[in-house]
Amino acid sequence: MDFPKNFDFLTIEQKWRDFWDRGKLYDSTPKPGKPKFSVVIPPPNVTGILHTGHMLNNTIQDVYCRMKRLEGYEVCWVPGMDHAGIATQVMVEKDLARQGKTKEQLGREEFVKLVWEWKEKNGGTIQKQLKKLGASVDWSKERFTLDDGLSLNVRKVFVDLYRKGLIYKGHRIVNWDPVSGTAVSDDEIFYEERTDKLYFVKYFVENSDDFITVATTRPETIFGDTAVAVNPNDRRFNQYKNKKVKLPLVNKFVPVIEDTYVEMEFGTGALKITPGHDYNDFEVGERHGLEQLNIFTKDCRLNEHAGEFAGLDVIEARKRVVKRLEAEGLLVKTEDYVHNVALSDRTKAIIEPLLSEQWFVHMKKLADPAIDAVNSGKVRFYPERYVKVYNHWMDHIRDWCISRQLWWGHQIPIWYRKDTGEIYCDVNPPDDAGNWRQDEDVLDTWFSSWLWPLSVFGWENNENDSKNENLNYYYPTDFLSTGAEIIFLWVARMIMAGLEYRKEIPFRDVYFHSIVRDAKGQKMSKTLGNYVDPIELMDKYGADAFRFTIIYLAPLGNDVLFDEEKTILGRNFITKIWNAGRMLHLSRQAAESSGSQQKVPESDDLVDKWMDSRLNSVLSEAKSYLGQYRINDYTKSLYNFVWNDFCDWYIEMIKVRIQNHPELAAATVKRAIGIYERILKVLHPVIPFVTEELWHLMGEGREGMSISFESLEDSDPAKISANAESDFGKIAMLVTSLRNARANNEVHFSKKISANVKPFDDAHAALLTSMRPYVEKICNVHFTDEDETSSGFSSAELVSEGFEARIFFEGSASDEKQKEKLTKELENLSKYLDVIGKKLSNENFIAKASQEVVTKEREKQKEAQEKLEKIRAILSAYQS
RNA sequence: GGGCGGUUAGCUCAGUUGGUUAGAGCGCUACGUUGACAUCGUAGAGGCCAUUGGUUCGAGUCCAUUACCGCCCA
Repeated sequence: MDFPKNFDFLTIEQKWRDFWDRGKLYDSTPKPGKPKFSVVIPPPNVTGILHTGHMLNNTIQDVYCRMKRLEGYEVCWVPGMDHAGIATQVMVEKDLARQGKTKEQLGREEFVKLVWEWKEKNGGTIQKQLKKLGASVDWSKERFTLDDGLSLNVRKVFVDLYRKGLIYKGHRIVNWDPVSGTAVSDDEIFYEERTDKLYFVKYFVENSDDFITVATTRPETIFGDTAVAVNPNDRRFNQYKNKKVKLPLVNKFVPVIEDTYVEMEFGTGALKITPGHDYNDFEVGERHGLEQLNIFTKDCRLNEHAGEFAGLDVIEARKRVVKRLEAEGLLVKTEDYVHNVALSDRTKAIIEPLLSEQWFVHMKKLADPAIDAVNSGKVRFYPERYVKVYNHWMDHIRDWCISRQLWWGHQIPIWYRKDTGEIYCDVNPPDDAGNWRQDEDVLDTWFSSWLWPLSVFGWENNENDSKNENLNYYYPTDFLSTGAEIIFLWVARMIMAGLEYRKEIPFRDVYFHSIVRDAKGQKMSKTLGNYVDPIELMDKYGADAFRFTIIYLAPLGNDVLFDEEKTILGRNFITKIWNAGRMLHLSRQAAESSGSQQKVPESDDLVDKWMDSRLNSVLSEAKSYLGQYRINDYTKSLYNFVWNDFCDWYIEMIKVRIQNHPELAAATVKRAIGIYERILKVLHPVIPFVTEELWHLMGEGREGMSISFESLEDSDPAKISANAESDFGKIAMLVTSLRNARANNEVHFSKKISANVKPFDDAHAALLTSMRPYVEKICNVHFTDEDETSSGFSSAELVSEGFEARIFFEGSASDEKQKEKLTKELENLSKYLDVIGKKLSNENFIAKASQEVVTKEREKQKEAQEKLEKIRAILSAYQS
């Protein structure tokens, strides 16, 4: 088989992408008796394209799915998208606007049809991107939150909760976007720091010339004031408590109330309370039974309550009101005031807290079991600290506003009888539909997303469920990976829905992935221009390189600072693996043609024992990291192992063996390929394409097969040997010291020189004997017992762990350099010995530290002492 | 304002229950094609572990404090 010199990732990745896709390799069916691993994708927004953060999230899921497949699980990863109410609607509205049309001109039905058309045309981007990434999802199970079955579920759940009394219609303050004319959720707004004015306004006390000065940023909402509030502990206002004050510009008296919500330090300590237009004021109003006045129209102009100011927008109204206050001598002063202003994500309009009629889900009852599920450990969060965040929110949970003033989405299954106003709630319209009018609002997109893990498996919330093989086999799912910013919006609610409707958690482990930022730590965004397009990156560096890099950079609980350049790390690593494979392949061809023996015998060679030990350590390490969701450590441990242990040392050493013992070549290469293939398997979850290709190149008869379904043998703890690793470490150190001595004396590697290596003791002598051919070759030295300075060579001396050595070479020795190095080492050692000495002479240490630690210190002392003496001897020889 | 994180080499980060002379990658310096690999190899330089105090035989690691930087909630 031909093994190309370079890894042509564009061609080869596409080859396997097609192979996986056409063969439907990752489609899953229930296999009772076989352990399963199921995952649902956090459905991305249908309008969207996947950015780097999504790619990280999907790679994480893919890593776990592929690993579980290698471990023999029936893996099912369900993809899909959500309809993203406002985002999608806004897209289509913008299209319409370009044609000078509005959705009102089209009418609801036509408009929704248009959105569907738009979805069909543009919704394929996500699929393409996931395929590009190599996501091993089960495409046969792909779902969309507006699919029939899923939509029916949404209505069923609404009806069910309504009948249980958990859904109600109520007045609440919502975030009103005056431009799009809809309420938006908290996650659809952002805050911007602005400098505004704080106005100090006189509120005269009833029947008195006294007044209370109230500080406010919103004088134009005076018309909606229904109280003035002070802190009950604020003695400054004692004489006004239980009195009434007159609203400026309005011929109306409101009570002075006491509420601990008021901060005594803010402004004057007295606040105007506008329950209709401020979230906190609304709550104060509820506590004190205050009237809720709405003083704005839907496009945020003052209404009839504002008298002569009616019809003005917020900005204009504020100007005029302030002017009038001034004119009437009611304005005491103004101050600059820096505060956060809420803006709409979509329209950038200032959000107006507006009293409006909305549908709500009563959350308390649903939340309690969900709190328990997380705190009892049935659902586990990674990183664990999110349990606190979750609890804090759940303990203060607010009712969920589920209605949205949109046309795109699940229309609320409520009908009002036209003549009587009677309310009808069911999954289908009433029989005499003509007499009824359906509620115009649609449900919050999350109201379908929270059913996602149930719905995608065909859950119907009826007797069919017990016969539903998919549901019974795959639910609950095993793993969810998502962004922490939707822990409340989505994760918590899925837990609630799962427990309410299935009496079972929806997933066991929840991983909150890193936020991907740019190299400066800023969030990536198109407007900032620091946005990295993952597709471009994959075209430039390869999907594997991108996947590897982003996982390598994503530590549990921390952000990822990413930029394009970093992808080089992954690309280089893949090149390294490729070349290692190529080396093994070429060596095997050479060995086979020489006809050496094929059997792989047990080996006593330290190189093999060490490699076995390292391989098995790293396999168990890598898996253990995955188990702890330390995904970056999983890749890091493999990166280091492949690069440093396997390539730098192991391959270099087997080259020596092959050269010295051609009769062992085939067996040696075969053993190495065995190790290499295990490496391919353990890396396959993170770099699926190149490992698939290499696996096919390394073995005959694999056409039509996939590494994905191979089995990854567990690490064998019996193969892990601390002795082998420590012995090998000493040899490696000797090698490094010899090379260092060469470098210090400018003896080029190509120049073969002599070295006299003296072990400290018999044990090291035996070690050296067994490893001698390797050391000689990879240091390009030959061992000698002669003192070759007598034949005119220069020499340099060195001490490493367990060995001292002298090299002989032509040219002049850099005595100064060598002395400097040795002196520095001597200093370090004596400092080190000081520390140990102090410890060991400390009675408290001997008495209180564990026996093990003390023994270890003594050993360290002995070794360091020995080394120190050798160095001292060499240095004193220099002096003489 | 409340809560949660973070601060370790020039940069990005590891450092598991306190027992190392504090590690890695990138970057940097010098040398280098030895038949897998210059997308590379070899060797090397580089850190008062943010501050102050405490607990301990022993602190990067535990506790407290201050400073700065993030995030979430209000």
